[in-house]
Amino acid sequence: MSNTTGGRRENGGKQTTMRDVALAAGVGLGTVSRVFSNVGSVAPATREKIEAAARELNFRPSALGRDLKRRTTNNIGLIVTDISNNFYGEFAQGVLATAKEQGRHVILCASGEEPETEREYIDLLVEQRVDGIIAFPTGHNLDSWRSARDLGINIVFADRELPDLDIPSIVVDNEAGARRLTEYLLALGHSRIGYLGGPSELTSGGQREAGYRQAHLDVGVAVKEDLVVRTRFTRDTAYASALRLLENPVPPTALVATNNVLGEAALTAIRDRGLSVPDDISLVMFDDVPWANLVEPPITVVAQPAWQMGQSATRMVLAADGEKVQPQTVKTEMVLRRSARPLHSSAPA
Amino acid sequence: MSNTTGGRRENGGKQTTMRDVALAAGVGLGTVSRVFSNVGSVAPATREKIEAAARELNFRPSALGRDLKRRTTNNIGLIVTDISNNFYGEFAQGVLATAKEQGRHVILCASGEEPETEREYIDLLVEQRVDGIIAFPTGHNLDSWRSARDLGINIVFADRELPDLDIPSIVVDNEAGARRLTEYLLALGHSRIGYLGGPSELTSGGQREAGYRQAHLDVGVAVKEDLVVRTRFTRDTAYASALRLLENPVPPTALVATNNVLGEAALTAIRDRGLSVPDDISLVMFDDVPWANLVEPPITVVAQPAWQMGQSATRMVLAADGEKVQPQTVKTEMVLRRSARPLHSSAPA
DNA sequence: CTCCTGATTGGAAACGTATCCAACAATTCC
DNA sequence: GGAATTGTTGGATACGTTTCCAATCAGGAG
Repeated sequence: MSNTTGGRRENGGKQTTMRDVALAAGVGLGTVSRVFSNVGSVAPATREKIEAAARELNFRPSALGRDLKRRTTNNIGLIVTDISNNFYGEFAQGVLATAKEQGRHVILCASGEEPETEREYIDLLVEQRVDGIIAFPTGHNLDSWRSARDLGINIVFADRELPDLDIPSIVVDNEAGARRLTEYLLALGHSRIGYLGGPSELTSGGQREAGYRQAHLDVGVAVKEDLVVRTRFTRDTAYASALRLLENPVPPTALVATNNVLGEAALTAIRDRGLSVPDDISLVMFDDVPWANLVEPPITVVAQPAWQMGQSATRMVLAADGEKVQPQTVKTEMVLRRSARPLHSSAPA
Repeated sequence: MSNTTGGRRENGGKQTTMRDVALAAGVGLGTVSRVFSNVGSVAPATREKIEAAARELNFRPSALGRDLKRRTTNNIGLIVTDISNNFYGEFAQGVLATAKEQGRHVILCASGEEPETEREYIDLLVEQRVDGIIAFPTGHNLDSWRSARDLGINIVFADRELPDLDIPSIVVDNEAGARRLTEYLLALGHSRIGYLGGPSELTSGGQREAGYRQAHLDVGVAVKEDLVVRTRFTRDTAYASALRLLENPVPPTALVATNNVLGEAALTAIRDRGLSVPDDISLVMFDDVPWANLVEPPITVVAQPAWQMGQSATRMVLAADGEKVQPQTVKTEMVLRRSARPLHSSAPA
């Protein structure tokens, strides 16, 4: 290939503006604007003249000028933890598709679950005057969120809720999801069920743990507190926590992981300890990521409708001003596969 | 939780501007600007007065006004195929991290490999006056690309090159990667090696196929043309193509898939046909996605350094104006695992 | 013929910022 | 003491657009 010269153009020249087009077409500036903003009325002949001149000059309207004048940007910010995680990827696909329908652009930010990074991103998005922000909040930076909201930016939280902030969120029914997974394991006869969950500051973490506990309560089985482990969502710490869980003097016979990062860590730890699923230990988790159905055995999961959540979040954040936006809770779906089996039985579940 | 009221604020009021701050601090507009753009000199006492006033008024500088005046946006566009695909996710993480270092924002677009969608996104990014665009091009819309480039937008292509466009790209050594995978299978004694690849219009597709063929040539084994299948990167068509390959009258004993979508399709098709890897058929592929190491057996792959490619692409697109940007080719790394075994042998490789 | 209505048009005034220029003050240098 | 330098400041102008207002024009009603 011959593209060795770089493809870079000197950007010194002025860009073509509506004024240039107006001059070339022999009309007034206002008329050109009316053509491109598709508002008001323009005589067909005039419109054609203008469009011809614009084509000739390779004119492209500038969103900068437009947005400055209109005081709205058509951009929304999306703050996820890690876009390489399939759950956030699916969610983002939902956001992108919905935003595109409405001619909106998406500014992507990855917080890495770091409050400081999140704060920087919030500031940047505020400066960019985005119309709205969709975020998986870290749970910190309450002041920044409040300030952004008070500046008139529509905000929607996903997956987690923040107290005292009066910002709507879209979450799944965490309690029910975790409860069903746990009930399922209990029904299979397990009574030492490990719980590998996220930080309890996050409402999703608290709710899932509550579901896990409620399931125990319902059938009168005591939760073994030393089998309840909360950890950050990074691969290394999650793996270490999973190992710790498995190294318990009396190890669990089943394990609930509350998202795909923790599930992957658990599976890896189980294998590294030379154990096998489901013969030595049953494993269930949140998030129906692709690998859940590719590994052997395929993992029983509670699926969150990530794409649809992205779609809903986008609709919420773009709701007409003045419209009340209600927080939303979506249902999870349990997908039974083969990663759990009855305790004290040699036949697979 | 009590956030049932919506968190929406009427946006009717004027926003606070530098003029307001200037008035409140009893200084001139220019001085306020100097404080926030951090250019020129401002007396410490004055600066403090201004910062106090700004804090008091909750002033946030507007990127719109700044960008309009400066004629640059600090935004770059990223056009991928599907952000829920781990390869693009990793790449995007690299882009985000690098962009953030330089205070840049990333506008994310997913083309779905559709030329029409790609064109719309290019237009939108041009209107947004992004400083640069990083794209996995579909191979179409040459005019749009040319036009964007001529408007002064820095463009970098990833994964694929486009002829006659003088736009730099960052690619992996596709030919070598595919050659090594194929050589490996040939060395294990396979001679009927299926090839499941992308459309040949894409240079990456052509180069990988060339590597596959070269490997055969090197050892004097003829390519079985009816085992060479090119397909689009959608799950359904890829799966159908994989099935077709397996249903060959004389089926292949090994398979090369040229990316993770095709690899997943191949693996699923193999299993659905009741075959097992590697006993019935060996499978190797491009892309070291997480599941490649979680399935049984773990898949031998050629890994593309997605994150680093994102980083490099971002550096290229943000290179100082006037600087020549050289196209870049990065090396792949072959990761041997257990998804291939010698033909005519009962011991695993 | 005049008045009125509606469609079409041109141009001025913002939107919020950066930057140039002139003005001024406080030093410093001879 | 005067001139030159340096640091600091205010204000006008421009960036590319939208939008308001007034003006023009064609044509129908009276």
